[in-house]
Amino acid sequence: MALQARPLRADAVRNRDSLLAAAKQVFGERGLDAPLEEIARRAGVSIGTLYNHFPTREAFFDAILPERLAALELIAEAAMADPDPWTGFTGFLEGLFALQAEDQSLNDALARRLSLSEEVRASCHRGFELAARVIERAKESGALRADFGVQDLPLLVSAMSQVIRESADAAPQAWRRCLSFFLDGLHR
Amino acid sequence: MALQARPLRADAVRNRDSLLAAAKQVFGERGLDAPLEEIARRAGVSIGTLYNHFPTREAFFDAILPERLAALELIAEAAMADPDPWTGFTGFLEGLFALQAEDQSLNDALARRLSLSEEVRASCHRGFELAARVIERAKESGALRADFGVQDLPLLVSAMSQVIRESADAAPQAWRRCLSFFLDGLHR
DNA sequence: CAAGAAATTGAGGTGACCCTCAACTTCTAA
DNA sequence: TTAGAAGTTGAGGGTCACCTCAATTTCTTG
Repeated sequence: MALQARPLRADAVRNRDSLLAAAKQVFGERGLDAPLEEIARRAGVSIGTLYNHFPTREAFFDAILPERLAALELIAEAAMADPDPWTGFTGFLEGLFALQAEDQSLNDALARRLSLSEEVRASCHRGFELAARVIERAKESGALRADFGVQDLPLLVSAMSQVIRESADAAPQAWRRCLSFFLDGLHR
Repeated sequence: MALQARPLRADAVRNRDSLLAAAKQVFGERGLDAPLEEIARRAGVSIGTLYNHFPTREAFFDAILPERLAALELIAEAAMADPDPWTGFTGFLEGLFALQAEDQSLNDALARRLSLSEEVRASCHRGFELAARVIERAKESGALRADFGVQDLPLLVSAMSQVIRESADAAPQAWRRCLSFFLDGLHR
């Protein structure tokens, strides 16, 4: 989009990179509501500099989340590559939730995508588009119940996001059990 | 327990009642993290008076939640009264989540019961004990898969709590669809 | 109707986080 | 090398919610 009229100064580039790295870490650990001051601290930069580079929390999201959300597309493609439509489908969900489990920022982003920027929403949407194909294929094969649709995915994501969040410390694998209940309910 | 040495003054009784009523309302609408100032405001009482009667947020919880959570026991008993163990079981879950859907304070309480007081935890526990019997009966009848247990209930509650919370405004019945997927996964 | 006990009040201190901006430092390009 | 543009800094002001306590009001009892 708006390409830099003047290139950034060398120290500014360094700071921007540190901020992005710190933001990925902090949001990944503590979710999208993590305090921005923690990011500045971890980047070794003052809070003023943080605001200079990223005037809003959403600016961070736009800079970080689309790239991360692209992983969704890889997972969906891998699912389509699976010769068995059903294991492709289950593999997709496992991949999706494993992603959410290992990065709180993705977990939050997918769960409350509605309240995020146009740009981030578009990234989620792209992933869900591909998911739609995985779902359609599984339905056509008869392995996935006919009344399940993409529109149900957000429901699943929302439900699982909470299980992942709550059990992250005590039982980081608990979401797998929960998912297996769901999958058994979806299988034909 | 500790019964009042001196009875409360008439105005104090009135204020205490207003506070409890306001707290039920406010927590019910906005969840257990609602600002206490809102409760004082709605009770028509100063913040100081609120703290005089309920020195901590937990004091409110102890005064409100056990009574509300007793509804769980009724629901479980109704489930046991159902001649069909499976519909008893599904009825129990529907009742439970309907309860969570109509009262955010219960939704929160059940989802994060671990971080609440001994007393509230005990109330949840009592409900879950009865649930265990509903679950056992359904398993023995062969209608509920054998590898499901009470220990899985918190998982379900946690998952559903989020769906309920998120869809409360936009699609207040969405949780029913989510539940039906689960139930199909649990049915034999 | 006192007088004293009980209860209420709300301004104000604390803390977490947000965000701004005037003064200062660092970089760059001539 | 140096002037001026670019970037950085962090104290400080704003918000919101928590919680306290000295001063004040209201109730109760003899």
